[in-house]
Parts: sequence; structure tokens; C-alpha cells
Amino acid sequence: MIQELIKELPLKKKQILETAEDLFLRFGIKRISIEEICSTAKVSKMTFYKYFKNKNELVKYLWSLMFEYGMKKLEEIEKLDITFQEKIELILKLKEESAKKLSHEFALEYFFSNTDLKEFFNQMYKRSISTFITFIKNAQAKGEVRTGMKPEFFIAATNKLMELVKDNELVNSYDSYKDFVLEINNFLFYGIFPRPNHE
Amino acid sequence: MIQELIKELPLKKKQILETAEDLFLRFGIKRISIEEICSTAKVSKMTFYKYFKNKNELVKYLWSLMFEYGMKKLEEIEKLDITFQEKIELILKLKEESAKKLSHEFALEYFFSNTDLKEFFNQMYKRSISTFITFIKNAQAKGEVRTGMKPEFFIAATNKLMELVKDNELVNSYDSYKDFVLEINNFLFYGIFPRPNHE
DNA sequence: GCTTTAAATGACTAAATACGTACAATATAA
DNA sequence: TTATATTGTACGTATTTAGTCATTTAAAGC
Repeated sequence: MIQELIKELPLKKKQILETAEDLFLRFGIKRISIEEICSTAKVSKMTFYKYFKNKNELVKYLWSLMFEYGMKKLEEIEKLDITFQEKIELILKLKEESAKKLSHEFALEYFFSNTDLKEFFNQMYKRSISTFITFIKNAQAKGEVRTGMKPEFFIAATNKLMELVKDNELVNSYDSYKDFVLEINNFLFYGIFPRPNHE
Repeated sequence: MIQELIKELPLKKKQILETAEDLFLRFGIKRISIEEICSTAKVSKMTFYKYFKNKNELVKYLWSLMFEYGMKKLEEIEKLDITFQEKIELILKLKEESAKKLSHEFALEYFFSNTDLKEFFNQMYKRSISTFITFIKNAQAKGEVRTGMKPEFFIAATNKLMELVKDNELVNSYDSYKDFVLEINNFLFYGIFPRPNHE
């Protein structure tokens, strides 16, 4: 997912980041040790500490890449000459793609970290939110979305629904965590009605 | 999955087994500590050690339950008054169901453990194999499967294909580990041809 | 060839985590 | 009331992990 953003980086740093992304997404952050990242990435610990001060710094770097990726994709989609609904479809496909290997563990740590990463996450989250609000407002200016809808409400609703991630029983009633993420996203855009042109 | 087999057990022992099954399947055995099992199962450590000598004994007990479940289901399917192909369909559905939360990690530890669990696994595996061979031979006796096919070859082929679990690159090319498991199983029964009546 | 730089290795300490046991306190049920 | 089951805390030990360092290996440039 982040691959296209780190092409310029040194090989070993790339290997670390790709491995960390994969392992963190699948098992959550706290379950993965630096040593495991190093051994699976085929990188020595020294090399790790050359590029990252510690695990937290790696996580921050990775998160910022993931945010950057999402915002870049959103901007690309916004520029396309297609209907707003088609843009929403692309966004949903993007979310589906990103959720492929996402585990419940990681999502919990990502959205509801209570460590010193919380502040860092919040900052990035606010930035991505404002990008998305601009996206909606632009669409409203072009008459593609009804102007009565406050983008701020959409964001607030999103935040509220995100708290469902903490409802273990609900999450576990889905075959995979990915299915749960899809449900939330579909619901946010289409409510209870079927997603158009989607088998 | 194993729930129906442990109904009679004491409540706390059930909680431990269900939690362990869930966590082991999702994250693999070595990543999960006894303390994590206890806390998520809402059981004290003392109670854990009352029912299980250590983690290995828990794993053995769990594995034997999982084998027992599979063999019990196979026997149930065999008794049904349906065509052989319909039975195969049921077996595939069963495998699909079992693989829902299965992670690559667990499958590796399960099939290729190199600890002292290996011997234990092999014993159970042999038993389940002979059950399956009987299943095929009975079908051959009834003329439901061509008699030219040696069941032993089928088992040997299965074992060989199972080694693909160790091919990380191949496994990772699937969206989820479950999809990979389905591919193997479909292939074993239907080769490269489509699974009948399956969308 | 030689020199300089980057990376890998193995060893090391300190901290954190996990294991397995023990005991007192509490809850439950006969 | 008397067993029985469960919990919480604590503890010593073992294992794992984090982070650092000196040394070896590999590679790149000249």
C-alpha cells in the first residue's frame, strides 16, 4: 500500500517499512517486536536503529505514510472528470483495498491508541478530515451534493460509527474484519440501500 | 467450531478453550501468552493451571478437539443419503467454515510444528487420514468413485500440496489465508475445473 | 589493486514480559 | 457450616526484547 511512497528510500529502510506495515496490519503493533521485524525483513538490528530511533518512531513514520497515501489518493480521485457518485465508488474501492489485510487489533490501536501516539494520530487525523471536508464542499459548490448537508455532520457521524470498532461482539459477528470495515463505509455513504452497480 | 464438543465441560474450562481457539487461530500459538488467554477469557491464572498443566497441554487438548470435530463431521456427512459429489460439496463447505478465522501463522504451526508437539500432531493426523481413506473406499465399494483411484494417492497428493503452506510468496498473493486454503481444497477435489453449482 | 563507507554479526546489559507456584481472600453451593 | 471453586496478589525464575557496542564482512569508488 505504501510502496509507491517509499520508492526513493534506501533498500533496507524500505524493507523495514514494508515488513512493519504487513506485520502491524495483520497482528497489531504491540504483538510485533523490533526483532521480529528485523528478522523477517532480513535487516540487522543495527540497521533498524540507524533509520528509526525506536518502535514508536517507526509507527509514527508508518502512520504518516498511510495518511499521506490516503490523502494523495483522495486528491487524485477528486481531480477525475467523473460524477461524484463514481468518485465515491472509487473511494469505497480504495477503502476495500486498504482493509484487505487489516486486523481488528491494528484498527483498535490505530483509532484508539492511549499511548503517546494518540496526540500524533489526532494531528494527522484532523488534517485528513479537513481534506475530506474540502472534498465535500467542492462537490457542493458544483452542485454534486445537496448543500443542505453539513460536511461537519458527516465527519461527526463517521467518528461516532468508528467507535463501533470497540464493540467486539459486533465485529466478531462478521467473517473477517475487512467485511466489518466495508459495512461501516457502505453505510456511511449509502445508508441501508444497496451500493449501486456492485455485485 | 469446537463449541459443540465441550458443552459438558466446566464453564471456566470452556471459556479458556474457546478463547484459546480464537486467539491461536488468528495469531498463531507462539504469539499468544497464557496470561493473555486468561485475561481475555476472564479466568484467573490459578484456574488455568487447575485445568491445564501448561500451554503445550492446552494446545494438545485443543488440537485433539479440532481433529475430533473434523472426524465427527466427516462421519455425519458419510451417513447422509446424498450423492458422493454432494458429500464432497459439504466437506468443502465445512473446510471453508473452519478456515474463516484461520491465519497462516497457525496453519504453519499446526502442520509443521518442530517442537515436541510434532509427534502428537502426527498421531492424530494418521488417524484422521485413515478415517478419510475409509470414506473413499466405502464410496468406491458403492461405485461412487472410480475404483482405479488409489485413496493412498489422494492422501499423498494432499500432503504434498499442504507443503505449499510454507511458500510465503504464494500464500501472500491471496487476499486472505482463507482464500488460499479454499484454493487448495477445490483443487484437490476438482482440479482446474469449476466447482459445480458454486457461484 | 587499495581505501572508504555501508551493512551484518555476535555479544552484551538492562528492562520487560512470561511462566509457574504459593497463599490469603472471596465467592458459591451443598 | 463446611467444602469447593475462583480470584488477586505476589514472587522467583526463565525467557524475550530493547538498545548499544566493537568487530567482521561486503561493497563501492578511485
